[in-house]
Amino acid sequence: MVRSHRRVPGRGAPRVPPQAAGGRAGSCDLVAVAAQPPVLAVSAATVLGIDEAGRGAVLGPLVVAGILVKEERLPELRKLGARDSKLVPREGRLATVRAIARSGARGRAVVIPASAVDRENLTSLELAAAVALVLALPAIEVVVDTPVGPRAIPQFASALSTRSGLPCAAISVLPRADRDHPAVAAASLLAKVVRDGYVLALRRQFGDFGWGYPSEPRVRDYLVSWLTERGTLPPICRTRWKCVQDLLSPRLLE
DNA sequence: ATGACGAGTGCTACCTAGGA
DNA sequence: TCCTAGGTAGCACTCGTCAT
Repeated sequence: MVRSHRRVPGRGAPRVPPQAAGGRAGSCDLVAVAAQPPVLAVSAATVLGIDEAGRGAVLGPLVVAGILVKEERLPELRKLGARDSKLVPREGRLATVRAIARSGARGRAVVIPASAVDRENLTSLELAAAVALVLALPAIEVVVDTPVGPRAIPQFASALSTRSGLPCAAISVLPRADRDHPAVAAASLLAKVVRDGYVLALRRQFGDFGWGYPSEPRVRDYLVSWLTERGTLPPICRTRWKCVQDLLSPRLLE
């Protein structure tokens, strides 16, 4: 099967400082992180796995990552530790990602700041990021861990196909793909590692807010403290979210 | 017939506890 | 020590119901 793939000029742009993830006015919505040089041609049966990290977080960026690998090397990915990222301890993820990179896989991540999440819905942002990854890492087959409910999967796949130029038949949007597909599992790990790196950088700038998830007591304490001291929300916060709106209720601050 | 709204469903994440 | 399950948090989408 012969397919044409466009390459996006300017991909591989310099990494934007982490503070951009906070979303100051005028900052770009999608920040491409050049983890690997662009791939110029599809030379073999290749698979691009795509997954995201930070969807449920209230502080910090959403990261969507892609891992491009030759189909024949998928079993090797599994051996290197590409599996359900939730089962990989945080401290072991970086080593696993490095091992995957050494195996010849190529990776790239799109970092979406909190301000963009405030302006647009998560699904449209993830779609845009997936399109960017498909264009940057051309592959014969693309497997995406579904960011939408099962009834919306055909619509998501169709939109990805239309906007990327890749045939629908080459795109699989699958539930639990991060668990079942090695390339998606690797992408999931990369997304988490990149997000962790951004969070650590943001902590140096904005103070220790944990990992940014509402279920963390540290996150709520951080938000209450910031709000009490400054009367505003930190720029790395997704202000639309309910837990944040709840905090803005005067009663809860007493 | 049409539009608004809420419930149900399904996806993500992390943390914690318990068992192998 | 590692893995798994459960709990809690988020959002988006679809569909049924009800009012206009």
